[in-house]
Amino acid sequence: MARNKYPEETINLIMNTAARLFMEKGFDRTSLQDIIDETKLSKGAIYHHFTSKEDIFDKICQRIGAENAQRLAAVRDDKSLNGSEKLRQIFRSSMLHPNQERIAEIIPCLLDNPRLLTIHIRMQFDEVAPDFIAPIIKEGIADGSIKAENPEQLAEAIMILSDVWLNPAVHPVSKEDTRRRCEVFRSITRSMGLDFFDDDVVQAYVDYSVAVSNNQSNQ
Amino acid sequence: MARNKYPEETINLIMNTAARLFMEKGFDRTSLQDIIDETKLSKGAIYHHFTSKEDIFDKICQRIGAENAQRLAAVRDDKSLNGSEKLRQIFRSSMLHPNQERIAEIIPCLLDNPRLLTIHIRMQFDEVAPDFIAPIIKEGIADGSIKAENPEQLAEAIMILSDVWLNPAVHPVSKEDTRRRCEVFRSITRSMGLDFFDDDVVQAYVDYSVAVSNNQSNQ
DNA sequence: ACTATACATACCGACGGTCGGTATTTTATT
DNA sequence: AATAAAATACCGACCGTCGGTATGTATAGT
Repeated sequence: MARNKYPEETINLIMNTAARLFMEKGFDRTSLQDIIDETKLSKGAIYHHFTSKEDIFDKICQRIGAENAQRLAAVRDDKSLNGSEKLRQIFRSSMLHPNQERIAEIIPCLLDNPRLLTIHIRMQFDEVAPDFIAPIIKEGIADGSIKAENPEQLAEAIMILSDVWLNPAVHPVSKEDTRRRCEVFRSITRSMGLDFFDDDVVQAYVDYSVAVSNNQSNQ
Repeated sequence: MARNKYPEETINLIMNTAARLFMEKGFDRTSLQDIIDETKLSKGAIYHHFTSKEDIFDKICQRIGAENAQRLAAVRDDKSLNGSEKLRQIFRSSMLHPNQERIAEIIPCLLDNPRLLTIHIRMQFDEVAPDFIAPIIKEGIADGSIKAENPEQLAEAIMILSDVWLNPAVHPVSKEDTRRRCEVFRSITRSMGLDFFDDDVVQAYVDYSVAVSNNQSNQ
């Protein structure tokens, strides 16, 4: 292959291929040679667009983070919903993607992917909780749909619980235990003045969990 | 040097040195050569006692896990305490070690140590919650000192919150925010029928957090 | 003396990363 | 519009380091 007129295609090819491999095999067990083989590019091409293997990983995470932020911002800035409704919408939309099944197929066990899990957790602390959840909780307090204190810390707690504990990609359990987890999560959030985790969302969580853990046990 | 009369000394030397390096620099950025240089041993010596670099890491984690399990089991099996008192004792003892300051000096930022963080989280799910916290909660329900449902799931939630969210080694924040986190954690646990997180424990947590984050900012 | 153990040393392939070179596109100049 | 110059896209040989192995050697226990 010779020089590409549209280098962004090459960059996307590298990022998409690497993202898939990092998910499938983990960062450490994915070699540059793997990426070279699958993209049919040369080492030089990759190092022309990226400074290191780590750099590829970082840029992939940035892209995912940006997509996520966009989705969350759309809800946060939706003026037709009050605070409580926004929270419900966020939790609903996190599982009711149009391509939910596809995602469930791809997602790896995060406890076997230390780097992915760590980035995921960091994102909750550094972006999701302070930039999206906390402002929404504050808005809910202001508009009367939420009764709570310490919105920043509450936002952190909710995101750690939902995205680490409840997350089926981290530590999947049986359908019944997933239900019990949801029940505990619901009473925690209710007792903190939040009432967004309704039956619909619970059911979506359970279905999603079953899909993910079915798929992971096939791998 | 030739054959050693007491090979366990060599094993301990390797494990202690590697543990320190893994803490300081992380697993990936610690090479076998680093361990060789610091122990003044040869590669053959290390591979005589361990099958791989990963094996060294695993055995270190096993050792830490065993120490932890021993500490937790001592409280769990203490017949002079009821369930609620046992929980309080566990949270108290996790910070009031005799060598608390030393530990605070050594502990790395776990978000920069993906492997350590992941092992840590896995341990909560696979051992701490089911083998220690859940049984204690059940005992507390039986002896009337705790009013709660779904003890297994509640145990998981508490450990994820305390050992990931509240853990200053994961994502340290200011003293005031640490207090607010503790306040939220306290109201969560209280609302779930648990009343172990008292002023003493909060103060210990705050002091511990300050010690850890002071030290991490010096690194 | 013999054997099993505790190391040391030499070596291997794979890895991430660098570098000089080449082909192609874009830009500046006329 | 033609062309020269510069910037970009990509190639592949090469390097040092890595984790891991095979083999050699000295000593402690029998």
